[in-house]
Amino acid sequence: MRSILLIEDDNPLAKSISEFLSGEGFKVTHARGQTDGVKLFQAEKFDCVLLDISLEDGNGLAICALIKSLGDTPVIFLTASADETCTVAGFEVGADDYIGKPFRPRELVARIKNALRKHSGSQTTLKCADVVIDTARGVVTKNGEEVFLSALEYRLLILFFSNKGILLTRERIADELWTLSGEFVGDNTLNVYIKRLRDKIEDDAAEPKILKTIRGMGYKAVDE
Amino acid sequence: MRSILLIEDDNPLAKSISEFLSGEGFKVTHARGQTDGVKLFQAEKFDCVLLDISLEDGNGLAICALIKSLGDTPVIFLTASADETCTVAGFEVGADDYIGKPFRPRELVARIKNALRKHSGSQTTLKCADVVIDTARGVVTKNGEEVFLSALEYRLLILFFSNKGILLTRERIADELWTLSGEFVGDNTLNVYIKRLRDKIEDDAAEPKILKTIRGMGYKAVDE
DNA sequence: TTCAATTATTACAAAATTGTAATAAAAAAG
DNA sequence: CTTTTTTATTACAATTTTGTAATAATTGAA
Repeated sequence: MRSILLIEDDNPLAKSISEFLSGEGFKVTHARGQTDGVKLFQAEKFDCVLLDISLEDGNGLAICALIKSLGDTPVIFLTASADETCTVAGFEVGADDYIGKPFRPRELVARIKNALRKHSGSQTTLKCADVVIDTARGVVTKNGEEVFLSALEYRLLILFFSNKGILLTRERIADELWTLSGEFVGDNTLNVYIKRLRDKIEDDAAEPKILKTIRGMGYKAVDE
Repeated sequence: MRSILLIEDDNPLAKSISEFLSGEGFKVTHARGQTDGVKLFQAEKFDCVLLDISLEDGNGLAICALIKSLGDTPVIFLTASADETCTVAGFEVGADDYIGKPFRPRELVARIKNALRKHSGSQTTLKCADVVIDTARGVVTKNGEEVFLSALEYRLLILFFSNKGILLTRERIADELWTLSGEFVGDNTLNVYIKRLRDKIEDDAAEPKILKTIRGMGYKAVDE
């Protein structure tokens, strides 16, 4: 369940938002003001923050800037005034979206889901067949089971997966992995690395379904 | 210069948007309808698409779905109707934002910049002081110079940098690096890893500026 | 089919990583 | 100031990674 921190000093409004979002399957925590909101934010991890831009006890913009400096939690501003300068200022402190009151509940949900999608799926994983690289953690899994790769194997796999379907010449790969770091390695070192990667990520290394050989050219990661 | 594809069949409106955005430093290409828009989109790479949701010769939603299926170009819907169902439908086909006419030029620019920021800077690097992790390549640099980390050291650093400013307890770290993978390691193994990381990324490991010890609790990465 | 070129595999030392134990140093408590 | 607790450092063996060489297998061309 996705958790939302609602920072809003208009209690009746906060109550109605809370109720509606709870009904939509979100876990809502309500903070009545700036102090309260910052405290709650630092105590717990939230998936999204709904923030009233004009709080009585302080500036919503400042809270947003603080939240953004601490991490990458999406922030959506709520505001009574449809004042344009607010919108612009909001985006400047890193807000993800902005919705003017009165807003329609379904639009609010749509915007929240949109923000969540952007952040969760912010391309921290690279996938190819049943192999997934979680670049945010530096972990590789095959069918959900962790595969332990060495530092260089990991980099090689990233190179392939971030160029899925694209042919990578031997030269390009060698450049990316070795020559750019000032090293020079033998000619068939890459062959060996491919073999080692295949041993770890292919169902059957003898018949690779992921790391394909393009004879005379190089290799290519394919997803099918 | 950022290029924008504007798909809008209301010519006077399109002209005014084009002029305004050009003045803001964007390169605007105007398509008068669906057919034209799709053709232009496939012929050239755009940084962002502004799309009228209700085109005379077809459905804006369908174009958006098509664009999203072809890649990851941000799409912002323009619409005359402030109709809520449109907003929801727009997000469902993967739109990045939605702005109802009449819109204020500055708000339009703010929303475009927001969308561009989200897509380009999709957080592939983690930074702390002069140390940068490029998670898209799996490479760590200090002052631009590459630092070679082992697989576990890399993961540990990612853990710290993606929780910058947040205290990580010894237990939390050990869980993330070892126990979750089913391993159990000795009690002071973490001390040793911290030392090794500091040796590699700190100016002076004896006086750490990045990986701070929080006695009795754990460690914390700080940026200052 | 035969041959040459390319890629795959195996095996092996040198080097690096990994976890642990022992010891030292530093900080908090008494 | 001493003692205790916590963290840092060093040193060490087992394991893994890394690059290379030698050999085998495969492919495409002649």
